Amino acid sequence: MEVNCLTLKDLINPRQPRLDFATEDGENAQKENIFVDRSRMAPKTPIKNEPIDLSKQKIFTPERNPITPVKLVDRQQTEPWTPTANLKMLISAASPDIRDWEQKKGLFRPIENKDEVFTDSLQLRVVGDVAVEKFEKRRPSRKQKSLGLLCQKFLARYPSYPLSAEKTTISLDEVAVSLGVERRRIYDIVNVLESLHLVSRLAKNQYGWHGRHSLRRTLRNLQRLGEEQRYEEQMASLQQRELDLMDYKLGEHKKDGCADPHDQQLLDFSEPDCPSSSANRKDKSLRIMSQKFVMLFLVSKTKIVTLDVAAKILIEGSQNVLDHSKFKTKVRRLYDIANVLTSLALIKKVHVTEERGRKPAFKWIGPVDFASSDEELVDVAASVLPELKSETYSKVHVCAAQKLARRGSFNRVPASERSHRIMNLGPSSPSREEQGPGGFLEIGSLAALYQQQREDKPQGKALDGEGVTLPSSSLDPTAPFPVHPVDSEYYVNPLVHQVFSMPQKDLQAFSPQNGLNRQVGVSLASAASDVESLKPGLLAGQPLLYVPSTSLFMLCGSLREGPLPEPGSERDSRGSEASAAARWSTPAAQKRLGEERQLPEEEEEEEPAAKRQSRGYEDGPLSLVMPKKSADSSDVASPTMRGNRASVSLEDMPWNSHLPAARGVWGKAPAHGFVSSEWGGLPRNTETEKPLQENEGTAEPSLLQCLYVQPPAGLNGLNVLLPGSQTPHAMRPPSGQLPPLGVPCMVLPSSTLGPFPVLYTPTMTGPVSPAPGTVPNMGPGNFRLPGLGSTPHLLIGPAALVNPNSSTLSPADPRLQGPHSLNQSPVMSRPHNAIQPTSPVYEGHPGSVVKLQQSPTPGTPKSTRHTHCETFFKTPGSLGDRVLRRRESKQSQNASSAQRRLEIPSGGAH
DNA sequence: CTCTCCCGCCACCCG
DNA sequence: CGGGTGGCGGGAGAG
Repeated sequence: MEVNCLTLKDLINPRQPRLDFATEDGENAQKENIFVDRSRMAPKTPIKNEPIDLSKQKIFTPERNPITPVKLVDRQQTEPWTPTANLKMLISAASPDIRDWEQKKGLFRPIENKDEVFTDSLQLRVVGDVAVEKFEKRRPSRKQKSLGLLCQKFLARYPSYPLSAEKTTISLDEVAVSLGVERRRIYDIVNVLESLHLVSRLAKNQYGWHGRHSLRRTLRNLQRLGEEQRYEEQMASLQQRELDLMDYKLGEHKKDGCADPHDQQLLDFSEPDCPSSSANRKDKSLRIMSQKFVMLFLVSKTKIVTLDVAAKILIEGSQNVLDHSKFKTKVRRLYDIANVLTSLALIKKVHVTEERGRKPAFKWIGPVDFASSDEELVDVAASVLPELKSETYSKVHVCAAQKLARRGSFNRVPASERSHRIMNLGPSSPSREEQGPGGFLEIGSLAALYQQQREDKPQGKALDGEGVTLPSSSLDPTAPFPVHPVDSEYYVNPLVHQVFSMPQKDLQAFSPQNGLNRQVGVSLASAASDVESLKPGLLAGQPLLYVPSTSLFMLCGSLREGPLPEPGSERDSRGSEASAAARWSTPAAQKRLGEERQLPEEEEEEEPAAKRQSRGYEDGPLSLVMPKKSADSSDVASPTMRGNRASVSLEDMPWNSHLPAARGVWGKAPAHGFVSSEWGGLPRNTETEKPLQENEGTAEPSLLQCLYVQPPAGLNGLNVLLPGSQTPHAMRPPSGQLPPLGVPCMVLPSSTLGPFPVLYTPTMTGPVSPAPGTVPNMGPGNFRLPGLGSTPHLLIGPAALVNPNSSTLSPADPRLQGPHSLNQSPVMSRPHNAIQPTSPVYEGHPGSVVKLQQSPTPGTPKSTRHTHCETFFKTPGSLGDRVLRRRESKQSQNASSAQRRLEIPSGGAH
């Protein structure tokens, strides 16, 4: 077998049997428009799906060797792949073109490859099944290539709420290279993002990243435009019509017909936002379509828009004729847009059931009702809940929802769905949804938030991200974009996760069951699934540093199997849930949430940088950053970190949604209000912790990994540390068990931290890696906050820890410091609640009051970033995200030292 | 089957 | 005019 395989391979790469990769890649890249550094490429290697000689790979990427190079080799070569694979090989052998094509694919599938190959290797699993799994993995599944996933990765690279001061520019080429895709794909993403003013075009291949600061504002504008356009009416009419028809069964014919006369009106639409004229360009269609699509949601009472209706409206807008082919094309575009919006956690996929079957639809889960009062929000939310949970909505529901939700409730989506959509995790089985006890909370919290926000708005306005933040007109594409966040530097790499890649199974396992609360669990799971990135984090156990500018979420879960009931179902939780969540006392929590929200968030409305994230349901971005330190300073980041270095940003991830819940939880939890906005993550952590505790009894010890994170601005002062898993072993995720997830977390209220630096000492140090399945035993890390008394924090400990010391203040490690400092500092000063203000870093908003003041600490955001970045790169291959790997990483890997971001130099190579 | 939506050709237009 | 953009729709994976 092997021999044959090899032969085939050879055939495939006839040019030069093994070593060619680089070259070919380069070629391919060119075709693709991607720039590839050949030299770099080589190292990265495994990219291709196709079986490659491991030996080669090894050569190229020694780093990985440790991981499990051998296996890979074996697998690839040895494994038969599958018939299909073999067939492909044969075919390719026969046709050079095909061959090339295949190779390209491989090259460009960083993601895929990453996951698969790396993961596998990293994981080290040795399961017998592996072959099968591998096989599957290897295959580039479509999902892996999906625009949504790509978008997440894209988003992960930038902070959701960049600091105002900084500017982040996006080089399409660079991004394309780093993400391993053709530039064409990036256009799709960017165009949609541009429609929401998350980015704006600066120049030829350059886009400026604005982040979500102005998102709300933009949405508000779109909503207004939509109202002006009468989209609501159109939608209603179409929907109703269809519904009615459906009911009566009459409808079928009608479907086609459609459009109301007014539709045309809509059409004109010159870009709503389009500020600048930008618009005029013809092209903007995708942009315009995206805006219109969003408008449909915003004006919709139900917040659910079926694709057919959307397509009809959009088509009409532009054209009166409904041509089937056009319709079809439109739908395709809508899917493209929807993928991006889903990645932004603004919508989620749902289905509206019809008699015939279901209709694909999307539900808005982003911020809603900017203007309306909120009174009813809660009620609405409650009413909506049920729906939220389900992916499928019946007409009835829709109708009911309409009533209920006039304002648009926040629909929280179970992360699960998204996630799996993206990630593939699983089927969207309902089960996931269950996650939710949190659901209830979340909703409640959301509602609360919402109300508060409203109330707050005034103040918030000040902060109001939108207004404030983006002075530049958010709308105006040309407007200068605001800040840039540290994050950017950090770049989260989604990739990172690669390392960790956990099996979905694992993730799933934890999620609900583990006791994480759903939120946590979900988030993790979803995140993981979604992003991959998460997985890594979790898996790795390596310590991560989270520095989200915005958000951080982390997750931690200890999941072990601990059965935590609660997590399991959100719904349950609602009630009471014993679950941890319950502990949090949901209700109370909710209140807290509200409070929390009030605090900071409100102001911002939009997103104060950090805050928002947490809150944001949708918005909340998470970013995980791996500390670069890992490499260098182990202190801070434990060694483990290194591996993980990858930072991931979760923020955008769909699962963000979790955040809200989390927040709520947190808020309660900490008395203060930890909850920093951003902190959705924290909350999670917290939650996590609890679960852990429960599970283990002692929470502390249990944790495995961790991340740390600092809340950016001190949000609320929560700081969370998750022990990364300490160990280097980290990489390996336990294969099956999820345990990997268990993450110990420490959460420190910022207040507690206050001025003190936090020191974390891992007791454990030895990171022993927790057994995969098991909970880690790590001792609990010790976290000390000097000065603090006991804080409520948790500690967790496992190993990896980052030493706070260093991090804390010590300048010594810049890297460390940076982050830490960030974290801490903010914390210190702020009153817990008060804080909202984000840490300096986060804040970014110009306007916002909050901004961080604190930053005194050494770590400047930038510095931090860098650090992170470095880390990120440095990461040994462990994590390497695929992506990174692909290109950048290659570079980076080498030097652990050198890495820097992606520069993907063009030519570096050679 | 239907739903999704990847992929990349190729036109358009900017610089 | 080259190259950046991105419309567009074939075709295929996934369910």
